[in-house]
Amino acid sequence: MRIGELAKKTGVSVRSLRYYEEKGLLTASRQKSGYREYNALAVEQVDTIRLYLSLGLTTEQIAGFLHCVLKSREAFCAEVLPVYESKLAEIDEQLRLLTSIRSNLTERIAAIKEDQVGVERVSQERVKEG
Amino acid sequence: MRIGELAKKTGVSVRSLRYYEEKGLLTASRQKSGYREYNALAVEQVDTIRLYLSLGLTTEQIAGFLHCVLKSREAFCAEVLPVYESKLAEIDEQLRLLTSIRSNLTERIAAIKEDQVGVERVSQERVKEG
DNA sequence: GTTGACTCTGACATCAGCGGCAGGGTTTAT
DNA sequence: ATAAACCCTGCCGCTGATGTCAGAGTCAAC
Repeated sequence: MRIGELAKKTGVSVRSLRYYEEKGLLTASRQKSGYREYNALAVEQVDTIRLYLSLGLTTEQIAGFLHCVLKSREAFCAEVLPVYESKLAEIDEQLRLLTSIRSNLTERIAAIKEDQVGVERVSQERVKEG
Repeated sequence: MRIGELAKKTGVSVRSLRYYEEKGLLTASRQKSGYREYNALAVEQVDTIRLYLSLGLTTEQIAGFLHCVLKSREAFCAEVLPVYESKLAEIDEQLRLLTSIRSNLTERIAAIKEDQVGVERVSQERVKEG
């Protein structure tokens, strides 16, 4: 099949498919016209790529083990676990940072609301006094 | 003071100070040489900018209310709360996403380790059998 | 044989804060 | 007065997957 059909079957843009090829994740033979020619396996291969991308891995990381996992189970591919674990550490770091920012934000939001209530109270008192 | 001194006092790079000016966060008068001239208030102004940046706000968002908060309390600046709240929503969305990815990752890591243990067991059995 | 749909490569744009360089002027200390 | 240290503007780079456009070739249907 040609690239447009693969794009439709996978829901991935033509641009992205070409990008995956550029990054060594996807290969295609060529028709004599120069058009890329994919076999049926390409569909699940693209699905696999998307799965790894959805885990936040970079194309470079995926390229490091994709060849292996397309043929064996992940557990047999020594490159996978270290990548997963470094990604996990990275995510935990981001979670720590985001959580910290979140807590600062909620604190400040609460402080503003307190302050506004205080102001309203003063306004109310002024109304009563007036 | 000149930009280098402000940079030292705030711990912010000269490059960043110029960037803040470009984004309308920081203004400076000019000496006749063309050099930027800052007054003492600039130090806390930069600290304020850094504080907002550390909350994950963009220079554009900060520019929207900085002028006000430099003169009044945050609660008096109507622009602040909506920005905080939209940032909070954004962070919660990122937390959801990261948490979901994290759980997928740990699942896959566990599956790999299970699989490897299984393989080791088989190896062990082979050793025993052999 | 022509039109329209498809494909090709190459390259720039994005988001954002900042690093860093080039080529030039200014200030300051010796 | 000269070197060192400082400052100026302007511009490219970076991160990374993808959108998008241009200019050109290919293929299918009518």
